[in-house]
Amino acid sequence: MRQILDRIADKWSLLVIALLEKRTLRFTELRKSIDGISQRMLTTTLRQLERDGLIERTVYPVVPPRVDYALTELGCTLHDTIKALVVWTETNQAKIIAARRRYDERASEKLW
Amino acid sequence: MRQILDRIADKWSLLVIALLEKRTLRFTELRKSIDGISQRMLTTTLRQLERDGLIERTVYPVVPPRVDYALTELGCTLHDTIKALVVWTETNQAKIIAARRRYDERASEKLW
DNA sequence: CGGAATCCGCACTGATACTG
DNA sequence: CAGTATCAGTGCGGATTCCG
Repeated sequence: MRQILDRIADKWSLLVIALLEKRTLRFTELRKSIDGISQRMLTTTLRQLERDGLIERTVYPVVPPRVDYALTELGCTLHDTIKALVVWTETNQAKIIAARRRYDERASEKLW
Repeated sequence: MRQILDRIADKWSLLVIALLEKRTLRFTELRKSIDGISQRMLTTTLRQLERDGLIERTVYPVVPPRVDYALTELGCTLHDTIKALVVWTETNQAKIIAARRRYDERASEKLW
């Protein structure tokens, strides 16, 4: 249970699912869309999500290779709750940044 | 933005917020409730959540010391979306476990 | 009781090189 | 293009100790 929550709460997994909700994407498209992710981590993340039945991997036997990633039905149901989390973050990020500033200021005052 | 999402999507943070929604808890109560968390990680997690203005830390000047942790108003609004995530996990964990089994079986077949 | 501080291992991650 | 394989480093997190 917590094992599942850990996987889902992974930073890269959230982003991949958020991106795939809009449409099917190829490997390179995902890599370009997610700033800062390495090829290795993208591969690892996609494999885990595929293993959990959240995304579907389609390989086209062409040259050059083409692999599409899409949300499964299960993945779509997850996306709804993830989106709520993203929306909350967008809505409240100003408050959080302000709270951090207050906290850090109080902390630095106590040094004197 | 992603920095905030990372903090919130942290495995320990999710659990702490989920627990504090029911009622205010003391440090030791949290540690007992969250199986597998070390004292260090609980302290770190609580500090970060406090810094972000999601929980409130109340110190009572008594002996032995007593420290209460409670959700702030901002933390309460976050809890709603987190709860959706937890509920989703509970609802679908059977499907995920089944998907993993299928995936692993297919993988082991391909070794022959 | 509720921490802070220190040490330390290793798992995660990135970088690189290679392949079908 | 979409990976796999290998290796190196580093930072997270556990264990321990000490303190108000």
